[in-house]
Amino acid sequence: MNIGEAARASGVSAKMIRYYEQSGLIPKAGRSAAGYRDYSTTDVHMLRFVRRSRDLGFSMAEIEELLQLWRDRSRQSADVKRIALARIADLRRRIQEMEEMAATLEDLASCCSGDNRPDCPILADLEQGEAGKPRRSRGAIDSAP
Amino acid sequence: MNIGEAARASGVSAKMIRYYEQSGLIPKAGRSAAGYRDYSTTDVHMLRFVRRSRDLGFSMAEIEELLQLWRDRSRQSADVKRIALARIADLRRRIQEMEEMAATLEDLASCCSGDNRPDCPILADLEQGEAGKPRRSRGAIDSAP
DNA sequence: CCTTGACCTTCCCACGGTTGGAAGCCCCAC
DNA sequence: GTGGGGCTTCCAACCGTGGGAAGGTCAAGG
Repeated sequence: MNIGEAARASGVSAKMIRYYEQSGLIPKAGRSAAGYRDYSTTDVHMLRFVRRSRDLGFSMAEIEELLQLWRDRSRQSADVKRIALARIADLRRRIQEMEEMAATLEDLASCCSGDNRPDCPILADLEQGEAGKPRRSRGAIDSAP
Repeated sequence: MNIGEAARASGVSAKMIRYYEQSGLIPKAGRSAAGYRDYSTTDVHMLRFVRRSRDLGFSMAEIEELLQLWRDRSRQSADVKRIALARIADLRRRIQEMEEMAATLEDLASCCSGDNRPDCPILADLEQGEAGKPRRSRGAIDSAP
């Protein structure tokens, strides 16, 4: 099966399949005589595993670990659970931070008359704001292309 | 004041100040005879504004808009409120997605015995998982360096 | 047989935002 | 005058994804 077909079957774009291979996340695919990558249904299975993992927010490093465990028949479920729990804790922490941001912004917005006057408590806060804790990029999901 | 001093006073690293200047977010700083960038207390104020905005999760594009409004004495508070509300909606959406991820993972983890047996419902789900909605990177805040 | 169009290959570039390093000049205290 | 820290610029990296160029290949239809 060609890369395009594997992409459609797995839900991982051809671009990303090549990237995952190139970065060592997945093994190098076999090649046809013409140099085309060739995929089996097992490979598609693996790609779906990767996609589902990304959908759940695992990082590439975590997925690498999960893939190893997936292939290892003697794995221990505790190992997998550990990764999942770490991911949950991470999610909870990020959610907490974003909740705080949203709450602060809501406070500010509720104090803002939102009319055509130049006074604006939001700008006033941004100007003053002690800030100092979270810092860093917003990132995250970016769900709408 | 030198860039280092301005960085300490504003909480924005010297690296980032140069980057913000280079990318046009903030105006080019004046230079001393030796070519050093020179900052006034007003500049520090502006840098703090930028930092506080980033702490609240605004993107550079949004901060650019907010800075313009900040400088514009005839601005209308409605414009600022609009940006803040959009940001809040965005946060709520991301939080929602992350909540769903966490809930799914918690379901899986609670089904997982977490012992030294090889059976693992988490891997089983990743293998099968229909997936298909959110996709995309985890990103987000990244608060602990 | 040859053309056409869909596919594949590799390679480079872009985005967000931030950090790191190297090479070279400058300034201040000792 | 000298050492160590500041400053300057430039270049590269992180993660994950998409876009596109330039060229090779496959299958169908004329």
